[in-house]
Amino acid sequence: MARKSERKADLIVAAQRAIAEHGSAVRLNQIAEAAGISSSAILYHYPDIDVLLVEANRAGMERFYNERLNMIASITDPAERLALTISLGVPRGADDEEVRLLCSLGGEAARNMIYAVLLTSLYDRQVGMYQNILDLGVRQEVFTLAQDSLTIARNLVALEDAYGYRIMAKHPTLDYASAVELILDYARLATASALPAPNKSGHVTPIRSKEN
Amino acid sequence: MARKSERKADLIVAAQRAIAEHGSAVRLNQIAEAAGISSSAILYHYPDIDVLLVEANRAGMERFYNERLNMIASITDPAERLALTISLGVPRGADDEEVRLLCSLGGEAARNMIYAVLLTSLYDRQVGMYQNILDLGVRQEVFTLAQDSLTIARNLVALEDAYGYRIMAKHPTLDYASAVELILDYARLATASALPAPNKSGHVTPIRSKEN
DNA sequence: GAAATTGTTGAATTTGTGTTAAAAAACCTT
DNA sequence: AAGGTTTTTTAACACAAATTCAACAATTTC
Repeated sequence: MARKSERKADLIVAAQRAIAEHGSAVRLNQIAEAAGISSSAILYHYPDIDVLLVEANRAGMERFYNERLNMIASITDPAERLALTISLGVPRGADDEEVRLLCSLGGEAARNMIYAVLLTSLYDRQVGMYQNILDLGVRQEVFTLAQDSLTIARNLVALEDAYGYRIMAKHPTLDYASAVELILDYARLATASALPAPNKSGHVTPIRSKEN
Repeated sequence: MARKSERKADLIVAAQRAIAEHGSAVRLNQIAEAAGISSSAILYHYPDIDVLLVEANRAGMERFYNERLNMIASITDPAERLALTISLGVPRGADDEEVRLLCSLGGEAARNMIYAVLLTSLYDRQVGMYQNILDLGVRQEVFTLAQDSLTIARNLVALEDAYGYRIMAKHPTLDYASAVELILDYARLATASALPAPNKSGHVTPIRSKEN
């Protein structure tokens, strides 16, 4: 019983790796190779490969979103939380598997309704996440919004997405640190708040480290 | 002599349509169908299909960039030029073939060096285009930049790109007009300038219409 | 307008991919 | 450990796509 769903989870991870490596037009054999089993074995668990691909992409999106939610949950200061959220929304490098998956999906969404819905939902949830942070900052009087929070939130997520693509394409001068700084610059302008600069590792200093 | 290159131009257009419809993993047969000839005939002109695909994508990018340059050339007012450039950088709908092509490419760039270079070059040229407009506006004292022009230009192109993807995915509330307005909102904030609002058609009013 | 060239087609071949079924292996269960 | 179930593999097959090539059609050249 549990074995079956464990195996399925393995296959989803393998499919994610395969999609990241070969694109959304990945072949069954390539997924099988990534999973280390024969293609027939995959077909045993997923008679329809499209189902596996959708689940793999959905799971990747879900993980990307939830990981960030968990990371920022412990940060109470709105400015710090905003900066951390931004720094977590940009891939560290072209080899970031999660963002690679999302970028593969972008083009597919123009053709495939399911992926369009999934990506749109992810975008909207990320917008909601930023709106929460912005509104929190307003209530605590650390942010003074130059635009309504929906506008700022939509633009922040859009910037994240776009710089993800730039980093995937290995832009020679626009690396992780510059991308985060570019988004932070917009956030500073829109919130009239001096957001903390990321440290060397690219992340803002977690609140806990203040105790040292 | 001329016939040969005319034919090749036809095939490039056909390939662009086929890529927009079927994605970057488009089949030779699908290109042949789009071109209305047999697959062997295509192979006669392009023994290596990858060469055709690269040329098709490159030509699509080139056209997208040059079209905008031509459209904005006649506008002398920096604010109008900036607004028009923004309105031309966002697809009118999910069926926009040029942007569809670019979106297909986004995911491919993570895997294929050639496409990474092409897309990066397009991005940088668009950034340069915006920087020219911004610097012009500063010299004419209609813009007061809140950030350096490279930062603003990079963010403007990034916003364009990202909203292109959203529109391709048929976001239910984020359509062409809202996307343009979102980008304009950032541009207004960054230039401290009240940029003209787009008219009903989504374009800003061309300067010539003032003579009416 | 005949010959040479250029361009296109359709059929044959090869290769890759997905699908299926029977047999083998791994794994429970009692 | 025997029997039954689940999972996996191997091999055969079907099908689609890429590639090649000989024949044919169109175009150019003289």
